[in-house]
Amino acid sequence: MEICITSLLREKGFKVTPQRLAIYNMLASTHSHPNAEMIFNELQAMYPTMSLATVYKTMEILKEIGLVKILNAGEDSFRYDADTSDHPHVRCMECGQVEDVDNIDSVDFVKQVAQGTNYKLVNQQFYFYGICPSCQRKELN
Amino acid sequence: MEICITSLLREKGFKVTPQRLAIYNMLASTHSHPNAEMIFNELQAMYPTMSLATVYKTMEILKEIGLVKILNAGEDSFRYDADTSDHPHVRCMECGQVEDVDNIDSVDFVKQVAQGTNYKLVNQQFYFYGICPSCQRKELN
DNA sequence: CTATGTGCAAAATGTTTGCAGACGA
DNA sequence: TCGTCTGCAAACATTTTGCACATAG
Repeated sequence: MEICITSLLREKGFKVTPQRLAIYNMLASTHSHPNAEMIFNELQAMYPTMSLATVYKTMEILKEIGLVKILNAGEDSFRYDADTSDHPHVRCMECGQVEDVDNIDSVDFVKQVAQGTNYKLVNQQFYFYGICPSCQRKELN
Repeated sequence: MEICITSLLREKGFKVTPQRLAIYNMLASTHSHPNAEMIFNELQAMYPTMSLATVYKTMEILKEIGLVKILNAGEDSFRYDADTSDHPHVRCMECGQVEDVDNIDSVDFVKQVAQGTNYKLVNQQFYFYGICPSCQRKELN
């Protein structure tokens, strides 16, 4: 995996820097879909000179080489996901956490949309909104 | 339709103002999914004192009373849609326009997701990305 | 050695807020 | 008349940019 990002960066003419590796590894090791600030805060301890600008610039590159997806779950900030497979996300309207929805087969749905439009489709994003199990329990009180 | 927004506003304890009617009517009469600034610019001619802040405040209210949906198509700004039915949107990655995808049956897909998660789902948004017919033609040159 | 990358601060962008005067009910 | 609304300007949050210095290759 580290090999993957290293060679991918080199291949596309980008330099391999400790910051880029750290940012990607942090993202790849979580399912929390952090935004730039969360990533920045997390890396502060290990990389005290890390800057938010570097996080943003790195994400742009990682998106370009296909290693991350940028999520837009109706919030003020973008979130990032190292899982680039096509899967829906669900956000809790109470606590704001964003989770993956796995094992969903969207082929038929996508095909239906492809036929219903004259666009040359290349990508899609599905967002669901609701209340997570934990917040449902809290609401009972 | 005008009756609808008027009575809905009153019902929920909001006042009916020319600005609110103008903003809603403008949005209801287009399929372009404008953002706040587009709406503001459009209304400038008729309402020279209209302010951006009023557009934002009004959208918040219209969302609350269920007359508009707020779209998040991976851009820097939010777009607004007076068609509150559950339908996917497709954005052209070339020219940036956002269109409705009509006559799509998402029931099975949504049901699948509902079963695959423990959330109490209340809403969803589907975004597709691609190249619109007009931009496809341009690319041939 | 050279071109690219980093980190800081400043700028840009989109949205929200506070408040004085205006206005709907 | 009274409470809400408008419109302006200022505040705010997120993201982008410019540039001097650092560093990967």
